[in-house]
Amino acid sequence: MASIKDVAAEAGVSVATVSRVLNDHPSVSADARTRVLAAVEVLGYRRNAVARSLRTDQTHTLGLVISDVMNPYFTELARSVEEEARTLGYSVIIGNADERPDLQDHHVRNLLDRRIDGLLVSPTDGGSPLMLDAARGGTPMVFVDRWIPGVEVPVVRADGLEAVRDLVAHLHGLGHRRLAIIAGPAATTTGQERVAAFRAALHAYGLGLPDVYIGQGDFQAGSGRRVTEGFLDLPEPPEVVFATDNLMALGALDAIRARGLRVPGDIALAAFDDIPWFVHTDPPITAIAQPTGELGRASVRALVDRIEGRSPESVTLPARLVVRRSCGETAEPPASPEPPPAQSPAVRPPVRRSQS
Amino acid sequence: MASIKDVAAEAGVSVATVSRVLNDHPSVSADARTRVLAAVEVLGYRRNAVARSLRTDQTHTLGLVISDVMNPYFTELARSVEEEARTLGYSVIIGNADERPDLQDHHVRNLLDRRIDGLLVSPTDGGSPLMLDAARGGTPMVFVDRWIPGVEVPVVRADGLEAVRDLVAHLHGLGHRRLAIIAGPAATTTGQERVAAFRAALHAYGLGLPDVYIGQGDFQAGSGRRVTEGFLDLPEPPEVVFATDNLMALGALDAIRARGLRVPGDIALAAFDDIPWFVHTDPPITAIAQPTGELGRASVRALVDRIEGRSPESVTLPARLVVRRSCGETAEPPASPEPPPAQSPAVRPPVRRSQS
DNA sequence: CTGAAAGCGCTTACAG
DNA sequence: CTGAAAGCGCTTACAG
Repeated sequence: MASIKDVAAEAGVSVATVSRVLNDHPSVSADARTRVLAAVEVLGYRRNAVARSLRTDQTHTLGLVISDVMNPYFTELARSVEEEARTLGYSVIIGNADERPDLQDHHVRNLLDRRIDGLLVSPTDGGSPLMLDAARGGTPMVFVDRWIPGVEVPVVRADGLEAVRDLVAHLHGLGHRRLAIIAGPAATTTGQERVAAFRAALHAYGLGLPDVYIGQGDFQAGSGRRVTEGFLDLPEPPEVVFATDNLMALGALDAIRARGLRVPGDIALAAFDDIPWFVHTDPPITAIAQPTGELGRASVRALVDRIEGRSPESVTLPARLVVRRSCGETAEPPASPEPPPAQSPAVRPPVRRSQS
Repeated sequence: MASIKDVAAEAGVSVATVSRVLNDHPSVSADARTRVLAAVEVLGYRRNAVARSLRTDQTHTLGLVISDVMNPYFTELARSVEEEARTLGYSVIIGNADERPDLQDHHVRNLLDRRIDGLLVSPTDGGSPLMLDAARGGTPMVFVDRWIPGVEVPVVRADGLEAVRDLVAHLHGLGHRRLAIIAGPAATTTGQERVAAFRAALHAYGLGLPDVYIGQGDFQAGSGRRVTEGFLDLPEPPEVVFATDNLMALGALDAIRARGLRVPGDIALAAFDDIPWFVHTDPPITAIAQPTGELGRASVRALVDRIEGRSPESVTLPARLVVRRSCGETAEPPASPEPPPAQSPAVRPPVRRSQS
């Protein structure tokens, strides 16, 4: 592969001059410029980004470590991150932790070794030593969706408190009184928060959240299945299962279906995270929708701010309840026919900002 | 960030020695080794992969350019690619083309500039000049899923011919005679092949595939919706719609639902690509399943073979029909309750190999 | 077993 | 406007 030297030779100039035209440096004669450009063309020269990075000490690359790519929520997050990064002139390398702390560390290590300019992470756990080091050490970092308390890193996330309250109001209005939850890992902030929000909302209706109605999941389908089976085996099974992510809701649906039971007739189901498929499941699933695309974009903006020396802000966006039919029929007229869900441009909700 | 020089100083040896212990070179004294390791520990040294790549001319990185990450089929493909790459000691950088040739070129260019060791691509079109250059030029390359005819590059893909035949037999057995298809872009091999396979299978039953029953899609949900609306507006609408990917099937479902029609009562629906959600749609969707995980793994193996100087083979794996209820009820007893679909380990079908 | 030195492909003061 | 030269952080013959 042709190097800058070859181009210089071909154009009859020094490598410095070639470098200057490649970098749009102003002080280059028109003549030199055209000769260099011609040489580049002839040789099919492509600048070596590795060498350039070594010299300039920047890779124009962002690392994104997410907990599970197969989760449609994170897939969409990753997509919007890449999109925004691209418009700002960065590439992104995605590391999929698969909800495994060891894999998460593997990716953080790998990304750090590659000298990415900044790291976006949705932590799988409370923070390994490596992660903590990275956060305190120089690497610009921003948390998306989940975060690690006590670390001085901006956080971009959705607040589901109100939406969960709306959900519980909806369920209570439908006459449900025994509500159960499939929780995410306690080591994750979203795992804890969603249970806390649910408990608080129930409390407002004078309802409790007994331990047997809290199932420990891991944000993956299999755990949703297992937990739901446990619920169904209870002497007094819950009337509603609230899965705190979409994959566990899928698992719950599997378990319910395997027992030959019907949603919502035999048991109601709601989920955190809305995805296009929820419109078409049997029945369509009531879910709490996050402004996913906007979260991705905001987190990139915050990270690039940090990288380029501006001071980034934490951002909190509201989630909202989307009522469908999986919790029972409401007296109200069914919501007007849902607009085509897939690929619809993200609605941008009002943004609440808070200093990190 | 500490460099190799700092480590050398701290350990009281030369950088050459540090490099040797870092690379597990045999001729290093035990004493030097322990001193270096201690220094590494003290300084929190992390080897600079950028510098190393420049020197060794290898990045241990694979590029993967796929047509659409949001498509669950490609998400799973990407996941299995990363997994296999990791076990072989490579990282992967994913470029999402979003079915746009210009974006595809952007990513290929970016990946080439970063001097990835090899490129895995599922082309969005017939091949831009850049892509063709890359293929002919030195960069080790392998096509997955889709490929570009006439280019000397190994291909790893699934063959859906038999499965499509099975699908048509199934539909015919159910009494359907007017069958329509939502095609993918003609510039993609999968776009063409699936239509050809469908036409051939219909022919075997003495059925034709009139032009009005061929809708031009682009593998995205929106086009599935539009095409299906067109079908429904026909004086004689088809009895079956076969969407040649899962996203267009989602779109078709949207369109049918918006008209207040039912599947399969009013119109039957089948899809290429099986995904966990198809078990839970209303109704569950009959689909052709690809051995996605195995495709991802096989393509990485082929690419790494090529990179490391072995000669890779093209691989063709069979797809298979999964009958559910979206085309009508069969006389046969309903298939035994489907096993939990999500995360189930990939079944490894017999592999048919053919020389590239 | 060890170190001095060259070199990977760039960028960028510095001098002219 | 231009070029010679240093240097980014590594690896690796080469000599000892």
